[in-house]
Amino acid sequence: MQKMINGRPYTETEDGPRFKPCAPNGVLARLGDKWTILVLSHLAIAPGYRLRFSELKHGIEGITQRMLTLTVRNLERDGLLLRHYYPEVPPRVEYELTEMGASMLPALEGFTSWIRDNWPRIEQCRRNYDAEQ
Amino acid sequence: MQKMINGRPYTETEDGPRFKPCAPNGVLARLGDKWTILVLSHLAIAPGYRLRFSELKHGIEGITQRMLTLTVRNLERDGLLLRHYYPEVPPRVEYELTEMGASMLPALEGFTSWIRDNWPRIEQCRRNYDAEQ
DNA sequence: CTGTATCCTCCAGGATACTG
DNA sequence: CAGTATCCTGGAGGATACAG
Repeated sequence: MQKMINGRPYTETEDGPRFKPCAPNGVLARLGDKWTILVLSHLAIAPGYRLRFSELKHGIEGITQRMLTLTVRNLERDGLLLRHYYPEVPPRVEYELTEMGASMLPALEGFTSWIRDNWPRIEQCRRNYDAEQ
Repeated sequence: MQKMINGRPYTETEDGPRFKPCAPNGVLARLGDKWTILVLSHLAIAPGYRLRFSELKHGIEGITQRMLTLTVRNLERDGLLLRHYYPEVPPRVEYELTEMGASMLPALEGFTSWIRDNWPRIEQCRRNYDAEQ
């Protein structure tokens, strides 16, 4: 069995433990990018976990067509949402959270509550730190 | 009370809910950067939650002096770790997780277990998607 | 040993125009 | 409507040299 620390796999080396960068870093980096969480959040509260491209674009302030396209493509590639294309005129495209996609945000719940609890303190620490420089 | 969906604050607008980008995005972006989680992980398993600069640098493969310095500075600024400077020759600096810092990784546990459970499926989805292009 | 200071490269992400 | 195609800019992050 793979050795684990705080849910992170690692291997022992003569220089100590070496954490594997693969899964957690990659997923967190994706979630931490500028638009992914916003797209997931909007779909998570939509009826049927479904929204049209234009609804997403309209609902997310500041996102460009290009970035929305890239963001949903990545999520589709990861199997977190499905793309439904209706070849009408004008065309209609709906994005739908998969079961896996829908389960992701709730899995973050423990962490988001940690953030909620600690955010004021973090901000205070930043102010203190900046004031000393 | 602030309205919440999946732990994320938002406000209603005439275009639907508008999520606040503040806390979750910022913290996740920080965690998702290239080195932060590795630094936290190493400190989390160190005796006394403490390591010297050189121990961190040696323990994290590929990190440069510059990036390690920047990473620990950011964590110190957020109050997640403390910097202990010993003005000897040669100088010695130890970084120590604060209580808040130590509580962060365990708070991620629910999510890391989600990743563990779903990672194989995500990788499979990526292969399928790429094969179709 | 623990940092700065510089310089450089690459790419995420924005602006804009065009298309089926 | 839902995308591509281009071009552009800022900043993350690496390489290297130097300093206290």
